[in-house]
Amino acid sequence: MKTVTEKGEILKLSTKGRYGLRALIDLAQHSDEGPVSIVSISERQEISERYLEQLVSLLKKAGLVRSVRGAGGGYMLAKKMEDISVGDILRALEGSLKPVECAGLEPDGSCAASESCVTKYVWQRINESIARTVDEIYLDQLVEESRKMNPEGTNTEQRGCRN
Amino acid sequence: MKTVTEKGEILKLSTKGRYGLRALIDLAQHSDEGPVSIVSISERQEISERYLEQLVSLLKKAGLVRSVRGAGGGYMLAKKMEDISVGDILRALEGSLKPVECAGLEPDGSCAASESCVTKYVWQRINESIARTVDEIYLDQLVEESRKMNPEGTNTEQRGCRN
DNA sequence: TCATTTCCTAGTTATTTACTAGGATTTCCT
DNA sequence: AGGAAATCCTAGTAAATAACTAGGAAATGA
Repeated sequence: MKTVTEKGEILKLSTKGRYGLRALIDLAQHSDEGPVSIVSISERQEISERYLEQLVSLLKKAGLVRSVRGAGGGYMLAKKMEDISVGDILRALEGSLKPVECAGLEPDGSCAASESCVTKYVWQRINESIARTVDEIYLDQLVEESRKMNPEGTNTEQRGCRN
Repeated sequence: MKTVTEKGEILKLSTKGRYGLRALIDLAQHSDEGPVSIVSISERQEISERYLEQLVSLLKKAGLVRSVRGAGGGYMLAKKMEDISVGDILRALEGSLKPVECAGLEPDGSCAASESCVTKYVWQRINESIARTVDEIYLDQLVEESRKMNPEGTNTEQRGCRN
């Protein structure tokens, strides 16, 4: 299942962020039925098992999910849905969300010209604006939204969606 | 002059956007002395001549600068500084600024699941927030800002800054 | 005519992305 | 005990992309 990443698009989220968010929403939606396995998410979302494994492991490392090993095991949310923001999720998956690093950090001597750096001003504002946006969307809102769109049973899910 | 792109940073602007914006600010600052040549920008900003050429050509294609060929030639702004937004500049250099494409477009049949696509909601909001931010910063503000920081003659410029 | 500039296209190298692969470990179930 | 079903962990790899480099044509002023 090779990904077709749109051409000419920069500043784009990688499949990690895109698949990972979808996976976590899926997990959240099925979290009342006990631990959710990679295989089941993989089937519903049509994302490679092995790759999903890695993404979920990032979410775990970030403390967003916890796992139960062994047969019948799987993953479950480590916090309440209303306490997990899209920012938490994307940062766990993508690293930082800053299009340009530097913007503020000098202690390590990263940018000597930082004093006279005009563009810094721009990168800072972009960073802040993205942060503000993703930090005010929470998982419970997305699950809610999703329930409204695909009311129980009408389970088309996001099959094959690359985003 | 190989670029050291910070690790672990995703959603990042490419050197096109970063160098290109710096170049255009430089150009704007020297635009009262007639056409500004690639060589001169290249020297001041320490960006490869050949590479800069390509970046500036993108800015030209987008109608932000115009050129004078031949000896003594160079580039000059095609519009007033207050009519060129950072959004115009970055879009000219980077293509679109949407971290995730799809978010809204179906006519061409891009995303079949779009109806039931929850994450679309997220990508849309991120896209909008970036757009709003970059479209409200204008070139004249940056030039002004830069004048304040590096008052005439104190020309440290952004030498060697990778952003 | 010659130096200086933009213009245009193609080639190249290094990095990064998006996976795939293999196998160890844990746990439940019979 | 033993096997199936899971997570866990590390490494490898092919394709795509980014970041340049290279070569030369065309225009223009001195």
